[in-house]
Amino acid sequence: MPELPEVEAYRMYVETALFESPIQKVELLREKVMKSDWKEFKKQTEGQRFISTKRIGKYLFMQLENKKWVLFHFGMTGKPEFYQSKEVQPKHSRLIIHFESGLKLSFVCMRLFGRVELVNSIEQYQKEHKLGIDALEVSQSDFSDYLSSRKAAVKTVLLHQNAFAGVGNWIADEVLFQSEIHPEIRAHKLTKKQLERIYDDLQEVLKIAVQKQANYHEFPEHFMVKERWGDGNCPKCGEELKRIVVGGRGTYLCENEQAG
DNA sequence: CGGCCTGTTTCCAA
DNA sequence: CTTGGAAACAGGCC
Repeated sequence: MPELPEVEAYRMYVETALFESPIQKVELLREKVMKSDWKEFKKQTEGQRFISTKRIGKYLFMQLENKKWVLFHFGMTGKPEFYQSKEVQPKHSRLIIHFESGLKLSFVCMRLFGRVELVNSIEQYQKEHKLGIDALEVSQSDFSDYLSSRKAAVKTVLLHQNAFAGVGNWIADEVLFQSEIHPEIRAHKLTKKQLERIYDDLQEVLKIAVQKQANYHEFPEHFMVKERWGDGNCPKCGEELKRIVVGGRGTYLCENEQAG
């Protein structure tokens, strides 16, 4: 379930066992998820130990002793999963990292939208792929300037990964609900005050979701996302939530609270 | 069977 | 060249 908070939870999860033992071998079960040259990936990873991790938006980087990074991008349905040799391999495993200790790390990805690749430099990767800074790091003024420069629906602009990275479909909906902004308002038409409110709510939603390790059962009562996944009503006024499509994505809102 | 889904990339048109 | 919007990608679930 990978938006910024989910990927941060994955980062902490892999850190629980990632550094303990060197990689014995890597095994590719579905070529589709391997974005780098497989032979090169194998050569650069086998025998190496992981030494650190870094997350930017929805991208998880894991650094090796040789300073190269293994990048996991989870698409819509990906997740990392450790398992022991005697345990059954997780369903939809696409790539397995075998450690010398016998522990294995699976890149699980049901729909094959996720990708694994070898990255030489994160800065270079960000430049080449137009990946912005993490959404938790963006400043109020950069945030406002970017939204003001875009004519698309505000929800669509929040999903862009190139100015600030990590916002996905449910977070965009939740933030606009908290800010009482209709998702189809054009971003450049927002007032300074509205932009400030959206920024504050974005930071708040991200921080709470990270703190709860993206476990939405533990989200606060005033969050709309719980209702959204439970087919429910507005936590503020009780009105039934409405589903529309914005930028091709399912979008939930309360028409009372988010009139304009 | 049709519709839906937490994401990105690619293609096309303006 | 930039921007916005739609389609494509894949598999499982209801």
